[in-house]
Amino acid sequence: MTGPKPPRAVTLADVAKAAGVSRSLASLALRGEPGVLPDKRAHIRRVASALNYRPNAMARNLASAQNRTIGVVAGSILNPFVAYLVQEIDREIGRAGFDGVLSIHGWPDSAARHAVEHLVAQRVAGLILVDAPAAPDAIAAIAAMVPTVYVGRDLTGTGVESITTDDELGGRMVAEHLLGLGHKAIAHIDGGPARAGSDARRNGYAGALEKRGLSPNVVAGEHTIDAGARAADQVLAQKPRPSAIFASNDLMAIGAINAATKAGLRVPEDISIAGFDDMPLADSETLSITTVRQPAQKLAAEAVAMLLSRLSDPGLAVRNVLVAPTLIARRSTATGG
Amino acid sequence: MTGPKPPRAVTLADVAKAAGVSRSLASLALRGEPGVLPDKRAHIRRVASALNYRPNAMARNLASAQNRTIGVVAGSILNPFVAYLVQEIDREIGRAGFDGVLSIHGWPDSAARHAVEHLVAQRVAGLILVDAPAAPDAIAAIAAMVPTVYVGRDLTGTGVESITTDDELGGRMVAEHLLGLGHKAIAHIDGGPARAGSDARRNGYAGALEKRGLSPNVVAGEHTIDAGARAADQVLAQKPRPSAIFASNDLMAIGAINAATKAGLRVPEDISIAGFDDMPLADSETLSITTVRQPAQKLAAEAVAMLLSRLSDPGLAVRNVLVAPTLIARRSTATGG
DNA sequence: CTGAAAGCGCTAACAG
DNA sequence: CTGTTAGCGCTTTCAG
Repeated sequence: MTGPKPPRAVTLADVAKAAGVSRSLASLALRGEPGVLPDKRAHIRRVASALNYRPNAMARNLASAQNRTIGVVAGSILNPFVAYLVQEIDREIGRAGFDGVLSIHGWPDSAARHAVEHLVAQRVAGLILVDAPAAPDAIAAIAAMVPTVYVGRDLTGTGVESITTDDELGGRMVAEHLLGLGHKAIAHIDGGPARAGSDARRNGYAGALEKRGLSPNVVAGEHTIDAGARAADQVLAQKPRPSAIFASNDLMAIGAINAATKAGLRVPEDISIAGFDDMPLADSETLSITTVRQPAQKLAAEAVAMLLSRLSDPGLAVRNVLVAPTLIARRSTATGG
Repeated sequence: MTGPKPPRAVTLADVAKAAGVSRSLASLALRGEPGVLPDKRAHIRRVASALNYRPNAMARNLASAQNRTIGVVAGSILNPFVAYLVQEIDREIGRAGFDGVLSIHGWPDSAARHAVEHLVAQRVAGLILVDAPAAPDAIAAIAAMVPTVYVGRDLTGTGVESITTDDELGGRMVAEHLLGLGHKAIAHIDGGPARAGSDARRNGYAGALEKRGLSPNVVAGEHTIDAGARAADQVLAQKPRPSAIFASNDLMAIGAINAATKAGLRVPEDISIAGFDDMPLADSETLSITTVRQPAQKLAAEAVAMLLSRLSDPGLAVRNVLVAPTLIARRSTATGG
């Protein structure tokens, strides 16, 4: 009965007893709060680590009604750009003295909801949503529960704070780049409804074409390599065949390049292909995709800063930030038309 | 003083009061425990959702001394193979009825430790380490705190459970593939010390060469594109120049392809290049990397199964699983030598 | 089947 | 500067 039968975890009380002090003193000492004699503190610390004491964050957060954890929710990290963005956000959170936890879900709306519920139940201090639930009102519902910043789409008008690249401008830049190279028949393969910035990119493209009196040529797709390839197949089957394709993101552009190559076409000699994101890998020699660079580090830093400022001042006005992208011309596009 | 000044979160007590029942009953009802009259339960549920009640997971876990969360710790998700693996692990965790939280760290050993400490403080039920802290004793220290499964290296002998692809076999397969194509001068660019399976891959390669009386040619590197390119530059500068390069992973292979292309060589006509992992993208037309496929889904499923079985039976013997890889021949390698 | 009482591990006022 | 007293929100015996 006295033997260490149930190897119960060592608690603050154990440390206090072993150190011969009260629990509150031990608490203060271990947290580094002022008002504890240096040697006592050292002693308590020593005892704690000797006992292999691990503070229980749940108890701590419960008692203090505080939580230095920020949740990051992403639909998928299979897109290298998203992975990069998420990683930068996480790093930024750490830099601010918070702990970041990432939660992935596979997009079934229920899964996204579940991920968020879990984080809310955990009472995270805030949430950063990346490329997440499509419906604006679902997002608004989340934001009503916990301070939230959405990254990757402009949520102006929904009352939810957001930061994103100026996708419309980016779309226009690609279209103008292609037009400048002499292309007239420029197709766009779309990223799908309500998915990160797709609509805006398409609009930018369409606007630029219309301004030159050309009519947009949009084929539906999704933000994956396979979908990009399928959509490109459709474009390549058009007669006359467009001389350029603007894909809604780099993954789709890779799919389009694959499709074109399989069809016996050379890129960019026979057809120019451009993407969006400037994901890691986009610059590799064999891919060398012309694309629009989203400033991931800046997006990450700003997103975290926005969330933190909201945490310290909940009354702050909702901001919807747009950051400017940059066109990166590489070897997947060339003169043509 | 009576106004809803501090918008305190609604608690179980609030729900119980509003529903006119005791807290314990409300608790049982909301959790779906048996022994509550169906209509009462329905009523309580209705009240709860009307009040927008969100259970506090911390209080819950604290009181019940249980936690259905499993932590996944990875060094980086910039490697698409790791991202894929992590995502599969997460999905598998969800499938088992647990919640997965992912924690990334940038490898500074301190960061890895911090990530783990956070999860331990959170009292997660278990940990899955992917491509994480290098030192086996650091891993053992973690495993001593919480049930742990390591994915990506064979930890036999350390007392820590692990599952990984048979990297040595994989290395041998690549070497033999290249030898079979007629190559004699085959260089290996290494993944760096103690990084996921690098040593084993190198050993497999070296063994295969030595068996044919050829001497290994290893250049140091790291598991990134840039490091792969730099290491490849060194290989390309050798006289005579090797006719094939086996890179420790696909990212390095891309770097090597970039380097070769920049040096004016054609792949595979002038030089064959193979990788390891079969990451997403490795099969795209323009890359088409010959590689060794790690069965990510299988690794993920097994890793989670191992952890769960350990959770339900802590006394289980430690297992160190090796799964067989598959050589995937693509167009980055060809006859030569 | 239901409600009252005790406590999870910790922090946060308080008096000494 | 130190120890004592209350809870944080929830689950869990344990009588009714």
